[in-house]
Amino acid sequence: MSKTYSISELAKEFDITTRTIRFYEDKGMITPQRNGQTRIYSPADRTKLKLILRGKRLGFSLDESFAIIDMYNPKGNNAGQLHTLIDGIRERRLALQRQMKELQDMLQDLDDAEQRCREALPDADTAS
Amino acid sequence: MSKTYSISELAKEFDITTRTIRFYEDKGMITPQRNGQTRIYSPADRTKLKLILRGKRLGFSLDESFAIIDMYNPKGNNAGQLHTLIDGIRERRLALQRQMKELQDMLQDLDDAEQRCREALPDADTAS
DNA sequence: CCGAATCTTTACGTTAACGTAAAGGTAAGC
DNA sequence: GCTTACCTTTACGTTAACGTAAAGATTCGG
Repeated sequence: MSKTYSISELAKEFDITTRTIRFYEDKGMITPQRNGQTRIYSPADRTKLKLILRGKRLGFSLDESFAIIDMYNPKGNNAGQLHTLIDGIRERRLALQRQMKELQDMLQDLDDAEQRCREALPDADTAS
Repeated sequence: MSKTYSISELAKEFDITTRTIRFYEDKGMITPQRNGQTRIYSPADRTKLKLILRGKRLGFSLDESFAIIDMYNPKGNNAGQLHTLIDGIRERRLALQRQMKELQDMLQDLDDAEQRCREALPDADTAS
């Protein structure tokens, strides 16, 4: 028997509402077990939720996050499906790399901005 | 006289609609000159639009993008304001760095997924 | 001078991602 | 047995970020 979680436990852990978790279930992203009516979440459910929230922080829609998470556990097992999946992964990786570059650009812009700030300050304040 | 742009030129260049550009103006993010009623965009306007769209691709709301872009050109010039700005920049940078790490994590996850795919394929297909 | 293109404002509509409230079931503690 | 604390479903409300349509001004080539 591995650990299980209640909906409010997960909500508290990830600082979201139970409504949000049920909403994700409604969208078919999480499918917890039931004890009568009550939802019982497995560690796998918890991980999936975690991944959804990470996707959200990175700016992905739920559908996009869903598509990405789906790549982590191959559905089909024949060669054709696997190759299709690998191609999908390759594309996603390229997109993520583009995003990474834009993030670095923005970081650089912030560094430049800070530099200009420091130059505008009296010399005594120039140190960190 | 530096170059100017019409609204539809910018819309075409960035593959958005004119409605989107006017919407950003409505939100106070861009304030183009006017020739009569017609909007005239400067290179600075164009750059700002570009930055807004970059922020969007990185998952920021317009308000967040606005706040970040605001950091690029200091408003106040006294020491207090500059220090406040530098603090803001520092926090934004930390957030961006966290985001960068999550991006790297996701990339790693994709790499792992692809690896598992390859291992599930017949040996002949294992090479890239 | 006329149609086509491009601009304008105004305003209602739409989608994603939840928020919030209502109404009720169940289980624990006093 | 009653309250308190959970859980449930159902359903209408909300916000951001535009889409879309209407109605009209301007300008440009033929």
